[in-house]
Parts: sequence; C-alpha cells; structure tokens
Amino acid sequence: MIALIDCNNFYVSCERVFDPKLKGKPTIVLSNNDGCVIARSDEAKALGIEMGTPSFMIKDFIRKHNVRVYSSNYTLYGDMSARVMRVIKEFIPRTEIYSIDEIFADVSSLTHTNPTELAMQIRESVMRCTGIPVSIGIAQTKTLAKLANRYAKKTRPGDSVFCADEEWKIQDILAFTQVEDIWGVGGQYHRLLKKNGFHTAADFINAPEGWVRKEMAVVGLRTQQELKGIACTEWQDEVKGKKNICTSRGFGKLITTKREVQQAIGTFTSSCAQKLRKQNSCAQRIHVFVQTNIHRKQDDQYFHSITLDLTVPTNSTRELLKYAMRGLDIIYRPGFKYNKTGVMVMDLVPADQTQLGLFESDTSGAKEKATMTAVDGINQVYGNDVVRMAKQEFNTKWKLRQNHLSKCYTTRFKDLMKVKAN
DNA sequence: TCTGGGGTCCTAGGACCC
DNA sequence: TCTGGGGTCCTAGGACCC
Repeated sequence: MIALIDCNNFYVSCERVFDPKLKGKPTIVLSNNDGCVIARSDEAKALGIEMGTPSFMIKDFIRKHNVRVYSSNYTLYGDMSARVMRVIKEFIPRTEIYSIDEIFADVSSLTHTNPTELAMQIRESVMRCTGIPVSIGIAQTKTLAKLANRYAKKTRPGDSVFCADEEWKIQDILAFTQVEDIWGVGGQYHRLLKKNGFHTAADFINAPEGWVRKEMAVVGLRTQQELKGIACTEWQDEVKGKKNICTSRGFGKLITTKREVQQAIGTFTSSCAQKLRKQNSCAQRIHVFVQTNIHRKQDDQYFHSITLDLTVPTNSTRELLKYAMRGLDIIYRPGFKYNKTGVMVMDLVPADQTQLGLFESDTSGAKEKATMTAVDGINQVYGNDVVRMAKQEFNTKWKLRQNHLSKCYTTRFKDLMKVKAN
C-alpha cells in the first residue's frame, strides 16, 4: 500500500505558523511579482477566490473581505517543507518526495502497523513538530492514493485520513471523483472524456482500453491501469538529478534596453550555473529566450528563443555566460518592451564524466573549477550575490515586486522570532 | 504506368504535474 | 500599472543510414 501525504494549503499554512492571528481568516499567497493567487486558505476558497486569479483583478474584493495577502516566500516554504519531510521519514523509511508539499510513502513494508493508525500518528506528529496540517490517502497505487487523499480532504475534514483497503471504499472514491480531478487528467483530456460520456473515475475505468490508448496515449492508459489497482509508475528510491534546469522571471516592469535584458540574462545564467554545480552536473546545451508581455494587446509582440550547443559540457558561470550572451545577441531585437526572459541549461551530464575538448588543457579546467568553488563558497557564507561576474552587474530595475513578503523566520538569524517572557 | 524497406536518432511541441 | 516558475514524459515526423 502507498500513502500520499500532502500539506493542506501549504504556503498559507507556513505563513500561519508564524502569525497565528491568521487562523480562521481568509488568506492568500501570490506568485512572483505578486501576480496570481497560488495558495488559498479554506476561508479564501469559501469566498470563491480561484486558483491562478491575477491579484489586480480582485483588488477590491480583497479589501472588501479583508483577505490577508502574502508574497511568496520560497526560502521559508522550502525550509518548512524539509522539516515536514524529515518528520514523516522518521515513521516510514521508504519515501519519495514528489513536490514541495507532497510525499509518497511505502507503507506495505510496515505490516505490523494498521495503516490508518499510522497515518493518524504521522498527522499528529507533523502538526506538533512543524505546525503544518497534512492530509493522508492510502491505496494500492500512487494514482489511487492521490484520489484517496483528495477524498479524505473533502469528506473527512476532521482527521483528513482515508485508507482504501477494501473494495467498497475504492468504489466509493472512484464514484466520488470527477474525471478532471484524476491525477494525470488535465484540461484536454477532461474535455475529451466528458465529450465521450465519461464523467467520474468509475466511468473512466470502464472505457475500452483500445480507445484510451488511441486517444490518450500510453500515459492515459497507465492512469487507467493505476485506477484499476495495477501499479504502472516506478518507485524512485533515490532522488534523481534534474535533466534540465531553468531560471526565468517576469520583470516587475517593462524593459526597453538591451543592457537591462543582458543583466537579467546574466543573473539567470549565473543562477543556472550555481544549480548545476550544486547537483554536480554539466550542461551540454543552453537555451535562452526573451518575450514581451502577451497580455498587453496594445503593444507589438515578440518572442524568440535559441538553443546553443556547448563545445564542452560545463558548469562554469563564465563559460555559460559567454554562450548566453552570444545567444541573446542573435535573438534580441530593439524596439520592443520586454517583460520576461529565461535561461535553461539542458542535456545535463554528471560533472565527473565530461570529456575534455580537443583544445582544452586539463589545467585550465581545474583552474576554472577552483574559481567557481571559491565563488560558491563565498556566496554561501555571505549571501547569494556578493561575488558576481561582470555581466550580472547590480541592478534593481527588473527585480521582482514583492509587496507583502513575510520574513525568513527559519533561515535567517535576524528574522528569528523573539519571545518575551514576563 | 512504374522509383524499397527498415531502422535509429533528434527535435519540436503537446500534455501533464505542483 | 498589474496575469508564476520549474519541471517530466511521450509522440510524430524529419534526417539520415544501409
């Protein structure tokens, strides 16, 4: 049996841990640039605030209903996530972190324990150690566990735990779940399934396999199998390195000079390089893109991207910057109001398995590596942006808008909470 | 009139996830 | 004024090979 444990309204819950006054109050967390709603408390959901709504569209509504608003604070959420995961791993050795707020756990190895009781214990323990409420669904496959989890949230608000260990419970969940709420069914497949008369997961299970294969490819077929209790997704016992790494950002305001775009690209490239070195990988290709604001109908639109092959796989900031700037030179067009750019490093290979270029000497590689290690070391101790490459410069024009940012309570000494005792 | 067949690799784009 | 960011996997079709 597989358990899916996920944090309820995770980002909002993180904010609530450090400001208990938010309890019972409608609260939302916004995406970068304070753009869209990406997390909502139950009270905010009850008010009808939808996921993904641009915040400026509901400004008046927010004020009217006194909705508490936060900019996203990923430093805080990342650290809280690690704490939650640590607690869960103490109960179940075999786990697989699926996202910042979700983890699969293999509970079949713990045969001596009743899964429901175990789930209750985990829930209680996570709440006590971190202050974060979680829901837990247990079933035969990952897909069914996802459904069980959702079922628990919707029908068991008290304990938020559901274990589908009997046939009638599985049937209950399948009949309860609309096709669009199945893990693996998005907008396209939702329309397709509805059009063909499949409304619930129970309906979908009865769709002919040939039809599913033809219309939804093997991915759809796998989802269907998983719903029937046949496991099709492999268990990932070790954390796999990423195959691509991307850093991209929309700007707080529109940008019109090449120099500013270069600064942004420089910073994003440097960020990609750091992430590469952290997972001990080198990239073989780099992808750069620029775009204008697609929502501004009154502006001329421009989108262009380019992918460059690197002669030698690398994770050196300097080397990657060279290619990124070359790419930007090719795709940049003056006269547009740019809104967003990004850099992606692709086709990653382990850093220790890279081949030297024909004209590269081993000593130059070693020197570059030593430089980067030093840069990372200094930045780690003194903050992320102390040492930079020339192209990054220091510029705040295109930085994020974050008007409602909470503090880094758990990762920065000056943000530690103070407790007064009389 | 009539122009092979089978395989691999790569890429772009689509679908999905949180 | 203002609309997120970061990923994965699969597939179709073209290029290329013998």
